[in-house]
Amino acid sequence: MKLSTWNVNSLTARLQHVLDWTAANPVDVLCLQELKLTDDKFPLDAIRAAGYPHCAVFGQKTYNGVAIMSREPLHEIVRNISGYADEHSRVIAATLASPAGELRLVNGYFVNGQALGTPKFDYKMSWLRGLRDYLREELALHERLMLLGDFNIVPEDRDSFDPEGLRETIHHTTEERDHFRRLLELGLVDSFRLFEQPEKSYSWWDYRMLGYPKNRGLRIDHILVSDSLKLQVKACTIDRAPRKWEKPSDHAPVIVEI
DNA sequence: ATGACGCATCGAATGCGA
Repeated sequence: MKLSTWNVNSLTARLQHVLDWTAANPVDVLCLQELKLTDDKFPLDAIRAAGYPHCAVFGQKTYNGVAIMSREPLHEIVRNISGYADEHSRVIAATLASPAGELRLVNGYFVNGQALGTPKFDYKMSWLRGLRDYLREELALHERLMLLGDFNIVPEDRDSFDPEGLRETIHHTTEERDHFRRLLELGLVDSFRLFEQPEKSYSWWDYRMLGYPKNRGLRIDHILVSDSLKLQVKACTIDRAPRKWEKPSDHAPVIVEI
């Protein structure tokens, strides 16, 4: 079974890429972030026709918006972080059957945070605390849980093209990395690092300044799995192929196999 | 260098992303 996550930077602008990518990579689940559209504009028909009849959508106009596309039925769909009031559509959770048993998925578009010392950074910190409290409860209810999405956090120096130059700047701050580590301490593991990976593996590249051709990227899209799932993970990869297509998203999909 | 590039917005200049 293959599950994946992809920040598409507008589903309207990227629908054809989603259809092309799933045709070439017939994953069982695709978690989307940054839909930038309302629920009524979600292209259900096209996505159903592509082999994903089960969709859980939490959209928003202009910004944010997340969804889970699935070949198999989704249950217990929850929008937003329970216990944390948020005006943004950033989190959607659902349960589905997997070979290992019932699997809880939490799909998140984490706050960007702009810069240390700004109100947006404070929002990021409080949002991350809310997410952690929520996940603690979810993990108590669901032994097999997967947290997928655009974390907007570079976990370690090796996940950045310029860890020295960008030290303590957004995505690289100690505060953000502490939050990432605290998520792991809840009983989650970064599935990408369960395997040997090529050096300079990234999931996002700036549109500007030839970011992708120069591989000036960051690894900020992650798939964390709960400890009881750890032994079942067979692979985790980043697919850079769609970043080379015309009018690409600035993010690449991440895929996990269990 | 607060810009570049791309997307969205009642329509052009601006907010936002990372």
